[in-house]
Amino acid sequence: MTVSRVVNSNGYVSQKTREKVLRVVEEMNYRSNGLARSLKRQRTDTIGLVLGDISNPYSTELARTVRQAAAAHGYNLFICISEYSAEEDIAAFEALANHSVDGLIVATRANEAGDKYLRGLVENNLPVVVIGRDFIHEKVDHIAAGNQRGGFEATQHLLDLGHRRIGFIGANITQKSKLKRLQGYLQALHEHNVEIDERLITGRREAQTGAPGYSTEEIGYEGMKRLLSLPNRPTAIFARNDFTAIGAMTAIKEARLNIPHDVAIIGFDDIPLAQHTAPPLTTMRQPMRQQGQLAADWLLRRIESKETPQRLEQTLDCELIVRESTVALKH
Amino acid sequence: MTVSRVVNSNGYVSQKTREKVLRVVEEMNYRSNGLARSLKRQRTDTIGLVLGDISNPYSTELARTVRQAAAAHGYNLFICISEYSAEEDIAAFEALANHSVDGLIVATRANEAGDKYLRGLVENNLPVVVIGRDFIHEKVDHIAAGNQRGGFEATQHLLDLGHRRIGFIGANITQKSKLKRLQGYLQALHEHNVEIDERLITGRREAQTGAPGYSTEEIGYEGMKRLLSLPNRPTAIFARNDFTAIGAMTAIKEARLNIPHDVAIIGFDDIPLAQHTAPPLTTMRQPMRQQGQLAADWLLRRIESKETPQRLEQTLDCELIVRESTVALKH
DNA sequence: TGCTAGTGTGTTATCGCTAACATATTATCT
DNA sequence: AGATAATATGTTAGCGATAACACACTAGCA
Repeated sequence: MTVSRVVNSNGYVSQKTREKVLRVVEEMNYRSNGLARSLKRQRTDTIGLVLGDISNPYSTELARTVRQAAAAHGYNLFICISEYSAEEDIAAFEALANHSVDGLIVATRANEAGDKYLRGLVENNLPVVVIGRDFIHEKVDHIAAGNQRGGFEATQHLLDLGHRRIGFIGANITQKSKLKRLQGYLQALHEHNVEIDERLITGRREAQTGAPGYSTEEIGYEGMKRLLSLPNRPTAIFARNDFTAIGAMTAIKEARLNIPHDVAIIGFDDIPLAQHTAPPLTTMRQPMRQQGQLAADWLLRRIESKETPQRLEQTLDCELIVRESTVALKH
Repeated sequence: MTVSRVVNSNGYVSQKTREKVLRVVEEMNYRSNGLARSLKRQRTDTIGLVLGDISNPYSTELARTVRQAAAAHGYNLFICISEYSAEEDIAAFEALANHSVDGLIVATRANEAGDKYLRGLVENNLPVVVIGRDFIHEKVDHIAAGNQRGGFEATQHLLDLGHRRIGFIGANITQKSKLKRLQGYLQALHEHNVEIDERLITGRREAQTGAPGYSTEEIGYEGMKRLLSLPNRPTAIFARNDFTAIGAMTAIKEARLNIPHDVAIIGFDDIPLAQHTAPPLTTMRQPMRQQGQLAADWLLRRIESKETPQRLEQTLDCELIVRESTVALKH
């Protein structure tokens, strides 16, 4: 008990005893056992973050923000990766739950088995906040970027510039019900009475094993090649994210076409690189730091409040960043 | 005890009792307490990975590989970020140690306080493997990429192409004792009897708070601008990493100079994007997956072997990937 | 029938810590 | 001096799991 008092600096300990304890601690290279401590205290001062893919600057920025916010309140952050499969999702939840994290931020894609497991944790009173995952629960706060709205505005930007044949790269039309950015694209075309041409929508052929879970340069490159080989090629491209856009730009340049005059292109996310492409990439900026900050704040609120607080939900707007890869269509 | 037997599926339990237990488990939404379990069993089946910066594809690829290897052996992976400060380093070690991870992979930069803390953990018999961190300890395996050798070969590639005024972007000369890639550069110039011009070596002006810990596009861009304004500008650039190279390329293009004919450039790391720059970037490929795989294998060996095994150490070669951003100097 | 082996369940002690309480010692005040 | 408060240390119990052991009970067999 005295040792406990010394190492935790609480309660009364005489100077002499303290020194003696510290000396012996040093000699024995004693480390207190955190498991036992947490077991007794019923908290770990640790929160967990489950990410789908850390290759994505989106995740990266999120993680950094969450870590900072957590640290500022005295919490540690453990990050788990689940590469977008249900089992890995569950494995991550389970690992973090087994270590009794005080709360969980989930930023992976929804999937049935994962949702079910997560619901079990929530109902066991584990504080949870989700980011960009369709998971509705009375005890779970929800944060998302306005992806559909963003997709709409990105497409509208191209429409406003006079484009009518606008390609979408990064998803297959079969996934349309899921991908918000694609939905925004479809909606914008619809509102402008532009007929949807499914040949202009292209994405990954099939799930590549070992590939990152998000849309890559590779997909952009190949998708663009496909679109360029069309009899009536698009004059503008909306790429699902900036990586995809960058791959598409490579394909456009290889075809000796000019960006933006032959093909205009807009990306999504505004990764740091976007301003260093040639030409600099027009894109929709996603408020990554805001999402991370909000998630951390809300989670800590849940952890530290005595009774279960009211559910919070917010969708954060994306911002159009016009650079040089888009320009008005010449007639 | 019977419940324990049911949930862990070991020992004898009658069908009837098992069903009853499972039913009640379901009803109560019972979850076993992992802390208590780990406390009793004296292991957690979890390993920790401390990364300096997850924005870097280097870290990212490492993490993915380590996670896969760990999962294959039934271990979970917790990732902690320390943005290259000693306190954060220590906070990460402490958090993971407090959760009694079975082993630790450390891939952050060396710093005195961090090393000291880490040494304490090692001497408390926590299995540790370090990647690319100068930390020598009899009980700690060591993995690194041949950064100096890589820097040497990158520079040599430029020298072989006839370049003599070769700039280095990504470090200040004052840091020279630390940065292996810069050392390789200096060594190569020295061996080819090229006089070192310190004005050709440039990096970040001062520590930017909030910026990632590694060298960025920003630094490349600004560094290149500085080099281009020199009275006798370099004909080739060795950028400390691909991001820096990409930023430098932007600056070169802005100055309406041609890559590679006016200024050749080589990067380092071979991030996925390197083949999608304009022109595609010549670079040194770092064996990231190999490093992660090796680290995981060695750590698991340490965890699972009864007595302390022999120290292992390996430096993995980098590979020159010649693309289109370098070309022989015209006379 | 009695013995053994296998099956099913319960009890105890322990992992290492700390909240809560108990007690002893010293300092402070009237 | 004696009462009170502050300081210092020790004791007990319990966090929730499980290894180890103990003890029933059942089945199979000679």
